[in-house]
Amino acid sequence: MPRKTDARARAIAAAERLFRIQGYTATGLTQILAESGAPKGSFYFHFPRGKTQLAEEAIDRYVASRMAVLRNISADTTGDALRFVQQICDTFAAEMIASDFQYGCLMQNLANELPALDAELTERVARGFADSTEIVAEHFMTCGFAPARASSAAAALVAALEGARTIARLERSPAVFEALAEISLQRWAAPEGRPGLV
Amino acid sequence: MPRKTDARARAIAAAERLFRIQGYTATGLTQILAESGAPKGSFYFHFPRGKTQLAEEAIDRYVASRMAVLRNISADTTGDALRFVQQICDTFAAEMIASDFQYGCLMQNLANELPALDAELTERVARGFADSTEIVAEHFMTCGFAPARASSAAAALVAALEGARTIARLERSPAVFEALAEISLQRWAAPEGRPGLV
DNA sequence: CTCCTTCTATGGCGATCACCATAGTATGTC
DNA sequence: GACATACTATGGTGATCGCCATAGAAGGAG
Repeated sequence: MPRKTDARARAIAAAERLFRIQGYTATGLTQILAESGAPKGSFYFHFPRGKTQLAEEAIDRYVASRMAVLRNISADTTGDALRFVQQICDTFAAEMIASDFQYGCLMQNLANELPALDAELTERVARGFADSTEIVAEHFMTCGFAPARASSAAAALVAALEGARTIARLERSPAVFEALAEISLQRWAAPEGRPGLV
Repeated sequence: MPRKTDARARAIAAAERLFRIQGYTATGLTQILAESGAPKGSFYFHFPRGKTQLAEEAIDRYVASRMAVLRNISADTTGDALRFVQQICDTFAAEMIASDFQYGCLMQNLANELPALDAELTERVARGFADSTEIVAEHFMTCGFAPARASSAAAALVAALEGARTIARLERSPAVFEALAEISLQRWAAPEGRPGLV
């Protein structure tokens, strides 16, 4: 029983895009279906639990791709915390520029509308953050950070990246990411006792 | 021609509260008026430009109080960047706990729904961030930071605080703020060339 | 008293919301 | 041919959205 159309996948992709730009509540099903070209008639065939299910699948997709990006950068900068942070900032900034500063982070957008979400969806968002943070923490540990410090640095970095995205959207400029990278280069990501590059 | 009731002020306060918890689009006028006890009939008398105007006044209120908080902390920790950062983290974390992790940042919530906002409102949000950042940057400068580094550190800190709020809401825990304070204490907020406390 | 301002009550505008019931088409397998 | 699965079209549900027109109550100023 193979799929015959890609209407389902297109709906998920459109939902991810629009949720990132406008937020969850502000994005109507009508708009999602119109943008994706998916037919209206089959929506509840593909997503019996409605908008909630659509959001769940959208965030699964988003989290997976985000973690893949982080893992790639981690592999590219093994043992080097400074380059790791720098490259994350660069990548995030490049994404923002590529979307003309329209895209926010899906996890963040959903997190800021918590009362509109059910428990299942909330849990997925929370786990998305936890998993991302753990990838970063693990990288820091392979750089010689003590476990506690690796966790703290990872949590702080993930938080900073989220906030930077918000501000970059407003300013329509990647300057915040550059500031973040600069500060991290000088002090933040340096392993204990070892001076930074500057 | 003095005001006779406080219905207007109560509506603004309720709007600020609900926008922080639920976001802009997810909060209806009906809910705002119900919660504030303000009568429905007089809404467009007090706010002729409707929901937009209400949001503008709410954010003015929010930004003013936020800047007051930052200025107070700055005055309490003159010349001491480490204690400044630490106290900001403490204060923000305490706010979160006090609201049982329900309140987000109004500026951030609005920034994540940009397409729903008109230009005027967007501009106010952007200025709120810019002004907050400048207060932080000025404090860092009085701590002996070079101007460029003070600006970078301020931008990074403001971004990190925003992200921390989002994550703290999800985790229902102030742990992120503690991580942020810890990392800053060790490396971040230290003036050039001077080692951190730890 | 009249007049004006400040504020509120009521009711409804058109539009959109998420959701769903019903029916029908297309493409398989047997 | 029969039959099932995969998918879509249509149309409408009740509820809620922001907004507004009309009317009137309350109170001070002249």
